[in-house]
Amino acid sequence: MLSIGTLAKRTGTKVQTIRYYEQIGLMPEPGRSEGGQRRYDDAGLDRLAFIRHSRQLGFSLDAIRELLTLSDSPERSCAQVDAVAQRQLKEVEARIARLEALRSELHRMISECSADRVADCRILEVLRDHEECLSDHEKPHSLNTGPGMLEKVM
Amino acid sequence: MLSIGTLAKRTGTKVQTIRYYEQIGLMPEPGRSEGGQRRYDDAGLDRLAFIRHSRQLGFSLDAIRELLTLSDSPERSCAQVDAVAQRQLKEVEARIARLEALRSELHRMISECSADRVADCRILEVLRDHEECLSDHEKPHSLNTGPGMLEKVM
DNA sequence: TATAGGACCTACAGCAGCTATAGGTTCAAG
DNA sequence: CTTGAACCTATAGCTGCTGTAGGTCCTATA
Repeated sequence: MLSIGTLAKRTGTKVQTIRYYEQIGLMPEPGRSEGGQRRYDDAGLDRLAFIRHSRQLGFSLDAIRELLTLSDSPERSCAQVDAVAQRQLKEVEARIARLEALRSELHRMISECSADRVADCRILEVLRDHEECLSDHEKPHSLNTGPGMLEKVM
Repeated sequence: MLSIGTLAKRTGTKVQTIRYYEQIGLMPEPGRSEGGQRRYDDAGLDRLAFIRHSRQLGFSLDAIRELLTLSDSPERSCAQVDAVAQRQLKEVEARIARLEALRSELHRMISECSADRVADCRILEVLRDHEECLSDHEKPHSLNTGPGMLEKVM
């Protein structure tokens, strides 16, 4: 039986994080010692390792919840598992594309600036005036589509 | 003079977001109408446009605060502006690198799975067992370096 | 067996960067 | 003058943790 601290060390997780996972129902409530301290078995260790590894691959806690539920019915088709992973891949790819657009915009902005004084700084000019941008990130004047028009970028 | 709603529309910002920026001191307190409603002038519009555009390029609110302060002294050297932008570029590049590692890991995982049943699903196996990973994302068993071992990935 | 001091407990506040709600007031078009 | 959209403040919520305070337990050593 493992204490929470040992479990934390073994999985590279903070103790509070484990308690947090329990709180939100991602980790089941473990047994307790006489004095009321948490005691984990191998199942707990495996589950936490699964969660942490999934997090490292960028899955959200909700996606992980889904994966954990799916993996509890071994006879089911794994098509849904596939779908979750595909969705994650798509999200990662979308994010990469967005960041690459940012990168080139930033790069261009920086390379254009050869001023000494803030007054002539191209970087600030570009930031002030959207029209100087080449990329297609939303122009303020266009009516924006849907909620959260400034979608997560970093 | 613009109402907050008009300003919001013109810059593609939510009304609450503008009030939030005011609350954290990023936007100055504007004048008010007789009845106490916010009224903005062109300076406010410009400032908000600057903030929003910088956000679209991924700058943090703190970085934006810095840029705004710098742009207030036009005679200064723009080296610091350059530094802020460079830092941002570096961050974007680091993020891209990290996401590309994730992408290939996810891709490999997905392509390896040809199972029907959850019981044999490679995706779940990989998630369960870190050793199956090729990439260098932190192994749980290695003592991790510094705080926040699971650094922002998405 | 006593004790010291680490590891554990709960509960709650805080981070970024917003977004949403409730319950009330003001503005402007008709 | 009325009506209803837009505004106001205040507060809570989102994700995924992290940190703190103030207290209890466990275990190695003397």
